[in-house]
Amino acid sequence: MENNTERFEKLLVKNGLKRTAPRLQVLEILSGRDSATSQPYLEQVMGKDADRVTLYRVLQAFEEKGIIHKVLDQQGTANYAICSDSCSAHEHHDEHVHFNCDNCHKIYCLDAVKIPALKVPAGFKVERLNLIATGLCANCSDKVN
Amino acid sequence: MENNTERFEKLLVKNGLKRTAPRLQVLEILSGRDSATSQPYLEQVMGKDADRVTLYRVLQAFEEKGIIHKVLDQQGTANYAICSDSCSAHEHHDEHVHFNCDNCHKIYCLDAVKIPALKVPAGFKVERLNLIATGLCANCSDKVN
DNA sequence: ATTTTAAATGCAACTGTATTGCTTTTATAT
DNA sequence: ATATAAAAGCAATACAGTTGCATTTAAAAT
Repeated sequence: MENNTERFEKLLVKNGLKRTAPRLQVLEILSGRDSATSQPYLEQVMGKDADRVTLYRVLQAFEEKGIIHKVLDQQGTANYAICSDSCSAHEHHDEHVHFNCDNCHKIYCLDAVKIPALKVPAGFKVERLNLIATGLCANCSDKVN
Repeated sequence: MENNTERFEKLLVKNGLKRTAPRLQVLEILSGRDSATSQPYLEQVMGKDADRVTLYRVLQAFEEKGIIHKVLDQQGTANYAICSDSCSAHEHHDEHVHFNCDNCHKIYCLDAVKIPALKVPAGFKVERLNLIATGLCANCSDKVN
């Protein structure tokens, strides 16, 4: 059984990215969370370990390689989550649903839920679907009641 | 048959909003378009007829009253469209699909398309659904082929 | 018609997100 | 150990959006 760091190093190499501290750190943070992570939160956690610009570039590189994917929440804030194995560079298996909790504001990737086919008006060609459900997550609906 | 301006004045009064130049202008612009309109575009068209801040406040007031609704496009940019009659203050009939064209970047409200019910994991309580499809709109898929 | 006033606008300043150009550092290949 | 391409760091800038406050104005009250 290999540890996280080893796994992440392999992941970077596989994607032709150098093994650097900021990149490993971002992967550590994202993998330790059960929901998508907002850019502001990442920035805060990284603190002065990495420059803001570096963080942006790390996230951008990861997104291009299909290591993570970006989800915009209801306010337009960028959130990032590690892609499941079915994701690959430029070929995101993007059709999964995201759930944005009104209470804790977490964004969950509901990989299991698939978006039903859609009937669109004649002429429209659908390439990708992006479905965000808002409401209360399992955790918060427990607490509230 | 009444003209636009009369209609818009009634709409404002009905919602307890004063009949002001910036508000009428925003309604004119939005009603003359077949797709949602981005904040930057609105700002540009309004030019110095109204302050940036005023535009933001007009849009916010309209949204609260259910006169318009906001859609974020793939980049997180705010776009606004006049609500159909089924919308009302704080009770948006939001379940309709938006279509974001990759080519012309227009956002169409597909009022006719309804979002199919969704099976989510136990505990999650879905309040609202927000589905954005991206691809080519009828216009652009014509031109491309 | 005038006055009143609550609402809306305009202006200035500011916050936060994101980007670009350029220099320095560093991971990796030689 | 060295070379080099990639990445990080830094400074400056662009842009979206917000807040506080003074001024103006639409509409109600007189």
